Amino acid sequence: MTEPQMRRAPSQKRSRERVDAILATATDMIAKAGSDALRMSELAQRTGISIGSLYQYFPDKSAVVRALAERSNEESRACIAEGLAAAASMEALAGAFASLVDTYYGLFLAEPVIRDIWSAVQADGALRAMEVAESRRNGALLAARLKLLRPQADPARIEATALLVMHLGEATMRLAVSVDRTEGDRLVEAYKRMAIRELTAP
Amino acid sequence: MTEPQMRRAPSQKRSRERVDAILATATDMIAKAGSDALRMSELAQRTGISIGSLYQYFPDKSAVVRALAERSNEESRACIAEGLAAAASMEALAGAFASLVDTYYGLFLAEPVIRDIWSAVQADGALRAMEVAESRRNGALLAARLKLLRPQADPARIEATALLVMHLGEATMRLAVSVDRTEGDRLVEAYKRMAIRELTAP
DNA sequence: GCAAAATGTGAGCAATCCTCGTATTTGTCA
DNA sequence: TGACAAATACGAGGATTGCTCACATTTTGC
Repeated sequence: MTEPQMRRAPSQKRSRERVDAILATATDMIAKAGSDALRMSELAQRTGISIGSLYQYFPDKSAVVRALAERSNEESRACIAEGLAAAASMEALAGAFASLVDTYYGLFLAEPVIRDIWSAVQADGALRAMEVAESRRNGALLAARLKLLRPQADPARIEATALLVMHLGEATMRLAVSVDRTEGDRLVEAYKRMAIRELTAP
Repeated sequence: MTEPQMRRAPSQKRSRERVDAILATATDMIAKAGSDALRMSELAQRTGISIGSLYQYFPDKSAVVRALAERSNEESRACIAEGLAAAASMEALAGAFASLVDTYYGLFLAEPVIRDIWSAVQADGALRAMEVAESRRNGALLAARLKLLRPQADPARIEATALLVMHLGEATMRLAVSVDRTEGDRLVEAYKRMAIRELTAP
């Protein structure tokens, strides 16, 4: 799942370690020098394998970036699912949402490499659709809760709202961590207000 | 202004035509084959000039993409400034904002190349900051109006809200044109509701 | 009409992704 | 264990593409 594009199915254990090592090196390179600094030859060298071996684990550079992004997405998604699971009322949902936003913002601040991974995704034409797909998955989690809490509302409208709120959440995070901390905090607060008002509106 | 990175200041007229021709070809290439399909050699050939001449007008590929984006941004900005200029009350501002969003959405639908130009900007590490810079400029236009209408509100908070609303507007447009029309319309409606509520909130 | 400055040209350099023929390791069976 | 086969590792080099630079051509100023 995390590495869906492997060239062959290898003798599990060692190759799994190899893949982990490759992704760790890649994360490191991106964290230290930005999303444009990922060179396949350097990635191989720093991981301690040859370029040929690297291409046995990942069919191309996009696959490396995709694996990084999917790992990160899976974490966030699990976090979102868990955070929303308990919300049994509109007020609880608003609270859960607010604290999810805070958590995610904290994560972005603590590990700016997440933003760089997203940059790498957007820099790759073959991967740009990932962002919408991920917003859609997260939106579906939120929409499921909303439908429970508002059984008579228009489902299509709920879905659109949930998708938008999740997508704009990502956009807000990326904006917030690219400005200074004070302003970033204000942006996140404004986003929370907007999103929660829309979610709890009649 | 539109081509701020020219190699030398040339004998105005012909070079201006040349630059226009280059940008027209570039727009065409991006519109037809996506933001990753811009090849400097092909751009030169299709414009009818040599690769060397192309590099006399633009120092590198980023400069071409930047010129495209700046043209597009200048148009939008003028449109936004004009749309907001007349708003002398909170209600009028809300109305002006709503119709600006509709206009911009219509523009995106009619000319999808705008989205591809933004993709090209994001694909280029040297240009990614343009997006925030543009949101900031547009946010400043909106903030100026809001400050007039709410003299006693916290200016920093107004600025953050305006920046966020403009930035999320861009994000919404790009999302909306990448899904089917019905859903896109719903997304834009939801964005308008959210933004206007936040702008007109106490 | 000529020299000098400005502009045009395209072969080729450099960086980078990725392939493919070969070498090495691992697994299996007598 | 030894020998053979299958899986894995290797890295030189092919292919693409951004960009340079030495030279050719055109324009300008007198």
